[in-house]
Parts: sequence; C-alpha cells; structure tokens
Amino acid sequence: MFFWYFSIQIILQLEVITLKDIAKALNLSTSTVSRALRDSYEINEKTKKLVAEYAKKVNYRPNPIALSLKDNKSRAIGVIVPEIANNFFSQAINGIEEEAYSRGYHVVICQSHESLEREKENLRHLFERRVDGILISLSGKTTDIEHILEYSETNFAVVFFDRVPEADGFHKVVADNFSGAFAATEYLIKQGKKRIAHITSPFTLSITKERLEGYKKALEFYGIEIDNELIKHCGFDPEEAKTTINDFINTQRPDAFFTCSDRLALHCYEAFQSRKHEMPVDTPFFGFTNLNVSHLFSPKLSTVIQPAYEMGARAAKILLDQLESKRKVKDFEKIVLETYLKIS
Amino acid sequence: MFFWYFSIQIILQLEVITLKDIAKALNLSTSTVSRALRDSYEINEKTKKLVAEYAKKVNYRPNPIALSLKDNKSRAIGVIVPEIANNFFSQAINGIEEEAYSRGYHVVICQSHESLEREKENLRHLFERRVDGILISLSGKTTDIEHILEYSETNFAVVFFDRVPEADGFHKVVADNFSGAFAATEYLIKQGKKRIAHITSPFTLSITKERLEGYKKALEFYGIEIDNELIKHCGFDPEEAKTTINDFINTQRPDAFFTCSDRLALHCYEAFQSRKHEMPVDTPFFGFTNLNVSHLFSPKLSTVIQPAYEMGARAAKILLDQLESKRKVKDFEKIVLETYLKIS
DNA sequence: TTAATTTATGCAATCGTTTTCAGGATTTTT
DNA sequence: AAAAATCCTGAAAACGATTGCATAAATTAA
Repeated sequence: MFFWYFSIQIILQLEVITLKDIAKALNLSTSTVSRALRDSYEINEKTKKLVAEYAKKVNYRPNPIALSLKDNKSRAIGVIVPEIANNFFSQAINGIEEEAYSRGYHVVICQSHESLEREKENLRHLFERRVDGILISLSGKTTDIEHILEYSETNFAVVFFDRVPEADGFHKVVADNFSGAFAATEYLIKQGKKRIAHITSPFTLSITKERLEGYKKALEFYGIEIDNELIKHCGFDPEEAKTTINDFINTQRPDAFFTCSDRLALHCYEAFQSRKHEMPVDTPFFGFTNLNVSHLFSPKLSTVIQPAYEMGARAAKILLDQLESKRKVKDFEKIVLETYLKIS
Repeated sequence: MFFWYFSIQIILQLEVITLKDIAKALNLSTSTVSRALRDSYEINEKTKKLVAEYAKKVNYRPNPIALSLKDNKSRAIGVIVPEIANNFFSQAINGIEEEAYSRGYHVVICQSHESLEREKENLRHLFERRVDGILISLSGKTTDIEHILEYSETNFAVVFFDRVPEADGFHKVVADNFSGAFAATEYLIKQGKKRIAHITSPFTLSITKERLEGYKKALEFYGIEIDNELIKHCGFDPEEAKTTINDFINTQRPDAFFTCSDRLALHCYEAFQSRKHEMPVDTPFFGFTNLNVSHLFSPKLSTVIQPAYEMGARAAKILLDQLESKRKVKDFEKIVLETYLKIS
C-alpha cells in the first residue's frame, strides 16, 4: 500500500509534459497553448489563465532541445582553459558559471592542457555541439589564431580572457599584467634586492610579454640595470623546466624570485629546497598566482592576485550580451582589470 | 580582392551542411542519404560510396541537437560537486571529462557550494536541460537524498562519488577513507604523538564518519585512549570554523593535527600561525587533501592522497556504461579505491 | 512470358516547439 | 441588413535526423 503510493508519486514527478499533453487535456491546439504561455496578444485572457494554471499544475517546462533545434541556438557556451586544476582558472570559471547560469545558459568546460592540438579539438568539439559562443584563454603553445578565426563568424562569438591574442577585432578581458609585475618587482627592489630573477613562460603568451615589461620598467625606474641572464623563459615540459631552473639558480644565484605562474613558482621552490643550505632562508619569492595558500609556504610566497572571478564574469557577460544583441557588434572592448599584491 | 577571397573562404568553412543539402546535391532523398551514411544494408554500395565521399568533402556532421530531440537523449552528463576550486574535485573532473569526451559525451559542471539549496537547483537545472545522467558528490549540508530520488528513475542515472549517501541501490565510487585515516593516524602515533587532534567535517558526510573511524581504530590499536575532546566537528561557515578551531587549540593543546579537508587544514594552519610562539615548530600536520603544494608548507603538511582522477574516470565509466546498456541495471557497484600517504 | 522475389529508393511520420497563414465567429461600422 | 473590422483559434510547415512502410525496378524462378 505504502509502496504503491510511493511509486505513483515518483511517476507523477517524472512525467515529462509537452505542449501536446496540455493541449489534449484542455481541448486546445498546441499552437494556442504555445501562444498562451508566451502571453501572446492573440489569445483570450481566460484561455491564457486556464493554460497558465494547468501548466503550472503539471509543472510544464519547455524542452530546451526542441527549442535549440527550432532556432538554431543551444543556449550553451563553451569555455576553453589550459587547466582546470589551477586556482586562477577555477575561480574564473566560477565567475563564468555565475553569469551564465543566471541568464539561463549552460557552460561546457574544456581543457587544452597547454596543447595546440587539444585546443583545436576542443574548438571543433564545441562547434559541432553547437555552442553559441566560446570563452577562451589560449594554450601556451598557441602562436596564431587561424584555428579560431575559422569559427569566429556569425552565430559563434568568441571572447578571449587572460591569455589573449595580439590581433584586433576581438573582445578581450585581461588583468593589468604590466602594473602587477611592476608593483611586485618594485616591492622586491625596496626589500633591497638587486639580482631579481624573473622566471617566465614562453614569449608566445600575451601575459609573458606584459609581465616582463613591468619587471623591466620597474628595474629601470629604480636605476637597476637589466641583466638578461636573470630572465628565464621556461617551456611546459616539467622535467625540462626543472633542469632549466636548477641550472639557472646554480649559475646566476639570484637574491629574489619573481615568477610568472603557479607552475613556475613551484618549480622554483623545489629547486630552492634542494639547495637550501646554499641560499639565504629569507630569499623572497613573488608569484603571479591565485594560490589561496601561498601565505603558508616556506619561504613565504607573496603574490600578484588577479581578479579571476570578476574576469570570468565580465568575459561571460560580454559574450552573452553579444549573443543576445540583434545587431552585430562592431566595436570590440578590451577590459583591463586591476591586480593587487598579497604580501606574505 | 584579397578581402573577397578571404570572405569566401570563411563562408565555405562555416557552412553547416545538413542531410537535406547532401540529398539535394546528389539527387537523392534524405532517407537514402541517412541510411547510406549509417551503412545500411538496404543501400547500394555505389550509392553509399558516393554519399560517403560527398559527405566527407563537405565535412558533414550530424546535428547533435536534432539527434537529441529524436531519441530523447542529450549525450551530456551533469556533474555536481561542492567546489571546483579544490584540487581533489578538479582532478576528479579531469577524469570524468577524459572518459566522457572519449565516448562522445558532454560534461556540464555545477557547484553546490556546500549548500543543499544550490544542490537542488543544480539538479533541477540539469534535469530540465535533459542531461542523460549525473555524477554527484554531496554537499556538506545534504542529510538525505529525497531530492535526488525524485529524479533517479529511468533515463536519468545517478552515480555518487567521494561523498556518498548511506542508502543502498546506487552506484558509488569512493576512496578507502578508513584505511587512509588509519595510516595517517598511525604515522603520527609512531612519531611519538599522544594528543592527536582530529578536526573534521559535520557528521552528515560519509567521509567524516569513515575517516573518524580510521582515526579511532588506529588509536585503539596502539593503545591510546580516545579523548573525545580532541575530536572537533566544524561547519562550513569560515568565521565560525576559525573561532572554533582557535578555542579548541587554546584549551586542548594537541601535539599533532589530523584534518579532514583542505578547508580545515588551512584553518588550522592559520590558528597555528597566530600562536606560533606557544607551540612547537615541529608540530606535525596531516591532511586528507589533494593539495599539490603541501610539501611547501611550514610546518610541513603530510597528506592522505586520494586517486581523484581515477575516481572521476571510474564513476563516469559506470554512468556511461549504464546509460548505454539496454537492460536496467539491478546490481549496484560500490568501488573503493586505495589512498596513499604523501609524507612531507 | 508471367509470377515471385530481391534490391534500391522515396514518402511520410516522429521528436517538441514556434510561427505564418487562413478562416470562423463575433462585434462594430456604414 | 450588409460590409468591415476585430478577435480567437487551429492547421501546417519548419528545424535535422531516423525509420516503418510502400513501391518501382531489376532479377530470379516457374
């Protein structure tokens, strides 16, 4: 008896109601029901009310797939980031999801794992799945955006964030990498450091150049000569990066570190640990990362924090606004968000 | 001239080809084309070849939305986790995505932010969007699974991972929390510690109970009396947790910490830092976390590592196998994966 | 040669929704 | 009272793919 009641309840809950069901129940046509629900002026108030009440009662929800097919929109957006297991990107994704879900969009997340091939695959995948647009932060191996241009026409809007291409004609949301790097370097200089290492990513990335520029300008501003030997670009292969950094520390003996990413900060720490006895314990580290545990590190890791959540939310907003605007956007925005220092 | 050429190229690339287009071009009907592409025995080999070649030439891809509408499947699965900005979960998601994408499924990720309300919203959202099934790790506030039962009938498979409900009748993939906690506690005991604090989550979570059990059994095994004052359950409000932990350290003066999550480990560290002068520098910390930077902490943080990637991949595999199997699954698996210690 | 069979293809319905067009019923205008 | 305008409503096509059924053509059997 009890079980029977339980089953019935489940079935009622699960029954997926269509327009046709409502039409049949109320002895109307599907078109009338459809119009009534969208509050069309053509439909009698009484009918509207009847339909609305019944729809509510049976918990009617339009089938999003049917809608997608109809108007060739999926109400889903794609996100391509290098790694999800990275605080900066996962925070950015939080921002993206918040904006997207609140506007009724789905978010499909892909990872390029710093590979151009994977990035291309992701793009194809998302395109074939008919997402309405994408948000992308370029992989470390991406040197041009031919593969993105292919898709970036009508119906398929693209917004770049964080790691953006040089080309004009796109919406972009970035952090003020120059100022962040300047401030970090300035801080280290004011600590009395003279041989500040800058360990950074390959030149292909926009952020690399901007941060390097900030580093250099700060040195220049404080009258410290730029020593190119103290600037090290590291690729994405972990083993290679480790060796590079080890050699670097061995030969250069910097008195402070300014690194460009989580990844590189960690490599530096490891190299540092393994030669701890040879180096001052209070060697300051500065990183361009959103690690939320940096203050627990030893030696302390100070960081340039980027407003990751906001970056994601802004980028998503721009994308969705563009998708929902009738006319094609002609003036492309580049939004630059402030960074701030977290001194540990 | 150059520009014109450029535009044409773009248009060719973007043209979305449908069966109808192919049919028209080859003077066949859509049904013939459809059957030819699916290699039906009814179609002449020559026709098949013709169609296949043309389809390839114009880069035909079936519209997944049309397919979804047809057979009432979206080939998308939903994932609900408490937070994405947590190494354990982002690694698990990596595993899920790998498995799902390789089998042609989309993954839609939602965060419950440890809130039952959000978890319900996520479920509704995913259900309305017609995902074929979900993978879920329960929020910290979830005490029963009524809201999931509602959906867990035909066409909507559910697999739990990590934080699972007690109820039978579901697929579950978990870590061996008991053994992990036992091993961690054992390690601390062998370090000569007697007053090992266990800071853990609310009792609602499966992992809380299992880890607590491991902790207790280890103490028991080594003949140390269990002091309930050394076991502290902490809710999810950060401020409250901080105060609780501060008071706890103040009154209990433990000589080692074993925490149940990233979150709690960090709170402990902060409390510890603020009373550093009163406590031994070599106080050992052990955490149940997948933080990949734990060895850089000071004091060192040893961790019980869960095979997050594998957990995600296995859970996804079970879900997809179930979705693709004709008959309804009757025997539910519970997979328990080994943990291992990372001593720092 | 005619009937039976096989082979190859097309028509039309289906999935759930929106929307154009057409028309019946009622009301207003002349 | 007839014509015009207004108000409601429904049939049907469309989105892109699959599939049961019908049928024309070609082949084989009688």
